[in-house]
Amino acid sequence: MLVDRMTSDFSLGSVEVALSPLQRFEEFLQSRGKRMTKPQKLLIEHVFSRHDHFDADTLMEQLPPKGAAGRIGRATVYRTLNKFVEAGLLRSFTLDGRAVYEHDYGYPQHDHLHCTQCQRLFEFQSDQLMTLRDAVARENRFRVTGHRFIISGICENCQKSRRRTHRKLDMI
Amino acid sequence: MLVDRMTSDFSLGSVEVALSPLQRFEEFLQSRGKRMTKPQKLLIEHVFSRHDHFDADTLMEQLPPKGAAGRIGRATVYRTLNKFVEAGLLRSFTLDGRAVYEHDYGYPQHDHLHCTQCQRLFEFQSDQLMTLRDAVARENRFRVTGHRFIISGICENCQKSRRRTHRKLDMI
DNA sequence: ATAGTTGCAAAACATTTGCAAAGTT
DNA sequence: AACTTTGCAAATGTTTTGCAACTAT
Repeated sequence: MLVDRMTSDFSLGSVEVALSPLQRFEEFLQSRGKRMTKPQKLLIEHVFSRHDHFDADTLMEQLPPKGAAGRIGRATVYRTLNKFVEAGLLRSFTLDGRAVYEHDYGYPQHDHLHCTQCQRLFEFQSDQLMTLRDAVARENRFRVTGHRFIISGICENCQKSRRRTHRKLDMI
Repeated sequence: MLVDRMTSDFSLGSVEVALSPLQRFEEFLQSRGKRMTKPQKLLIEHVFSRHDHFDADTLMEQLPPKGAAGRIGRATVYRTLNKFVEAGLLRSFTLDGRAVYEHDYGYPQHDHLHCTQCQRLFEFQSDQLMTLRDAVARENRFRVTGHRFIISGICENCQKSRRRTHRKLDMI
């Protein structure tokens, strides 16, 4: 699941980042008396080598296959992704019943447009949305911890190329 | 999962509705050569007797138990809820990995505040959000079919009563 | 009579967990 | 050595599906 964004390549420093994802994770682990391992290191490197959205299964497919050296088990992938979220490296949300992950650390806040035809995710940023969110929360005496906003529809490309395709109702 | 809303009781006519949910579903079925059955009728009546958010499991618990007359199997409940969504009677979204349903037919458009402590859902309506949504879509040459916007946080009540409780990171 | 619907049990998925073996500090 | 992490397989929780019996048209 590729991202389509004006500033497409991730680079440290796109927001105020002092440490690399790897360094930050090492700090996180140390602060909790946990250990850095090869699978975790490999996963951080893989995940931060390219800015895209992915799920556990897609990630697994990109890693060394069952026989190969450096093979990582499914359970480890899930456990590690959870740690990355805890550590603030990744953010996750649910799409069609499965968890989708994306960079959080060093990446600016944004929301998504989801094309229900090609399944691609497009990012956008809106200060107005944050203002609106906080206003709604205030009116309802809510202490906000986060939000998810996904606009679903058909992207420009799919409108052009497959105008006649019929879609089924999607869960929004 | 109860709703907290100023206008709490559902009544036909809260939006422009000519037919009752049952009638509308009958039309839907006829237009597709499908059949109305007792389980489906019972489910419509049950589901539209009270405006709240619910999931398949909660619904099952409220129906006649395993031995009783009028017992409805789990598969039928799932199949029927899917039909209701297709028919535009219900709307559904995912919360913590399971599908949550709410009235769509005859009920005004709205979004949600989700308390991650007590799990309650609160509704709010914002024209500004729709305007923003459509503007973002236009800018990205997207044809919008829907959206989901959930603000997560702690509701007023939980802020008062359980200020010391520690929560775990929630998936937003 | 024809074709759709039901209930049950089994299957399908995505994710988590128990546990012995292996790895880190 | 003490304790964490890993990989596998088994368990979990939710939703879907195959199929024979049943039901609406």
